[in-house]
Amino acid sequence: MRLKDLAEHLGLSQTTVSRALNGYPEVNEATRLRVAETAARLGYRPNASALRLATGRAGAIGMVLRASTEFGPHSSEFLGGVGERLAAEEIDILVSTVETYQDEIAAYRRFAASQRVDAVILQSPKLNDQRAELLMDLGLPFVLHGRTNAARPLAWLDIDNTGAIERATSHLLDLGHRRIALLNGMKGQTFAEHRQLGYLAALSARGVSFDPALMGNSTFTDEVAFRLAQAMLELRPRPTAFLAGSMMTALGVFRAIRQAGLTLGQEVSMIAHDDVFPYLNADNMYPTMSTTRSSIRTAGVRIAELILQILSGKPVADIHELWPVELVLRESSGPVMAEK
Amino acid sequence: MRLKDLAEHLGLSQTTVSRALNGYPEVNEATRLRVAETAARLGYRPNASALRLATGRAGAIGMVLRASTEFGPHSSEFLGGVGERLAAEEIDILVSTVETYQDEIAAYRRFAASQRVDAVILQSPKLNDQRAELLMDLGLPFVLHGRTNAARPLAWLDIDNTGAIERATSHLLDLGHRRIALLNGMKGQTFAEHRQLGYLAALSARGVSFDPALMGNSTFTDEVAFRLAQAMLELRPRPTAFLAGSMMTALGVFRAIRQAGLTLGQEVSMIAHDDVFPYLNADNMYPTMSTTRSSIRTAGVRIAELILQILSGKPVADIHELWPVELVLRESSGPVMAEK
DNA sequence: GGGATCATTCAAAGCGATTTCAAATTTTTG
DNA sequence: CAAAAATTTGAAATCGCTTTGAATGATCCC
Repeated sequence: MRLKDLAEHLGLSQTTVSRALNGYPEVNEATRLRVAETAARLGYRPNASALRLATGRAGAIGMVLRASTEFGPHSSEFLGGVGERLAAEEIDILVSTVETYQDEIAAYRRFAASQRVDAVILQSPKLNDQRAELLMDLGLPFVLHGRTNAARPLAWLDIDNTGAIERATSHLLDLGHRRIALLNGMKGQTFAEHRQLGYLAALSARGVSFDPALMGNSTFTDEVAFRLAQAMLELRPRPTAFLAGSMMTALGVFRAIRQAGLTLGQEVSMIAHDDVFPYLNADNMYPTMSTTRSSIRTAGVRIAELILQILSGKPVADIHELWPVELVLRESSGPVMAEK
Repeated sequence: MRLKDLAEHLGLSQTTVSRALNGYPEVNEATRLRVAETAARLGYRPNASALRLATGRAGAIGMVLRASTEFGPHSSEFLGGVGERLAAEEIDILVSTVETYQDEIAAYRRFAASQRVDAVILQSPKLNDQRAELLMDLGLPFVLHGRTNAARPLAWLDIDNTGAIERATSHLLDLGHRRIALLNGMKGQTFAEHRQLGYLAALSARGVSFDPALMGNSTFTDEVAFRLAQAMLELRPRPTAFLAGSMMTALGVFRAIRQAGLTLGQEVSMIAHDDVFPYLNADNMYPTMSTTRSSIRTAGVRIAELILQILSGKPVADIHELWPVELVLRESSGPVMAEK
């Protein structure tokens, strides 16, 4: 069922039918109704490729995911948010999975040269991110999820990682904790650096000295967190509180605490960062988990919205959003206890 | 940089350039080289929309993901496998996220009518799956990840869920367990029904009667599994072994076992199904986890391959793959112990 | 009643690739 | 050496849509 067929069926020209369907004003209301009704009845939908060729818009946005590191609960949840918003506009999400950094760069070049996507979303930036520079060089519009240092203006949305960790750390200090472990992301990642800043700021505000042994940099998985926490709990004096980088990290730390014969929320406290996964609820845990909370799904929805704004002409220099992070106190964090 | 520009730059016609780049035989080897070199140097890539319109191929395959239920570690890992194979062919993955079942149906119709994709991958089938029927009606090629009852032939790849659970159950029975809990997926899902068949078959082969209180049907999340296992452990006599539907489920069960003051691998055994996530390794757990194992990522790679075969004309009736599942015994499963 | 205005409609020219069919050139053959 | 065959190139049609510019009737105004 092509436009031509539909037009013949209606005894109209392609022009009129196209206009009727796309809501142009210069078409008689009666014919518009007739066209719309017939199109719906016959299940007509414009051929995506033809439409894109004619309009010059790709009707898709791209996301490149590094299979080894970036796939996981965070990406899926974020993608869900992006999709939710874009589905309404009939814009597709093109997912390209790559193994290496080189592949990722190549993928962006492909996107740009073949005009396969109108824009991309860039995730997990480093402080100095080559990919962002490349995208600007290529003139491929993008929104950065996170922040990076760049000379040229770019559109970004980030959560206030520094502020979140600073508040969480300060709160633990208020409760009397002095040995507070930070399970952070990999060095070089902007968010990890920002969290470290918040952590250090809170410590130094109270004159508590920083102990490198209490900071871990790793991916956010149950397993790695378990090992790091296990090692830290063998230190003497051991940490009395943990700042877990993600809910997966929190699960690992939790196991290590149990393993060490300690009780979370009593002998050890923990505040975890919660990106809000539907299947991992801080309120349902036992004990319930204190968290710094910011929905990564909601961020996805908003970033999709920002992409749409860019595509309709809004200057990227005007697009910067720094989201505050909630601190939600529950049972896993409490006053420091004298060591057994 | 359009084909036209490239052709002018070379002093050749579009025809010749197009042929040279696409490897047609009727072009002089010297010119082909010159064209290839120049194209590479100038970074020319055909416009995706134009190419698709001209060839009639969409150059993309579609996946519709139900945000609420299907997003998560399983999908991401599977998607990684699919992408790995398809990237080599310059075929994109179009991800459409939907909320409801109705939306999902609508998404397939959109795919078909707008010719946005050449084929789709259908996941998480039910025993009688309307979506499969719809796709066959629409004539949209697809590979089913799993199985379903359908009158018409369709391409599928599935793992031997029945056999896997039957072997795991038999093994636990061999170890003397008689109260074996099964944490299964949602009723109606083919894989869950198949697992139940294997479970029941193993039980009845030993004359052990089935206790419905020992079977749970739920999504595979840490939290839900925790609650189900917690409730089951309060039964008297309590289960001495668990079959966990996924590694996330296993984590929840593990927490419940700890919580009940029991030790995994001693007072309680567990065998979990392991889809092989890079960040959740059965060997790294404590105790190490006995599993029925089958890589969902590898399945993704293979399904992508099958899609390519279908697109190059292989009849779907010839595409059926049933993959065996390994049983890997580790520390979490052992002989039944007398109850304390 | 006739020229100007307005509301509708349509034919045809893109969009950027592939592909058919024909033409030009070179090579082979008798 | 001329005719036939093979090799190499190009002009133009095509894919299915949007959009420009022109045309047709209907309506208005004096």
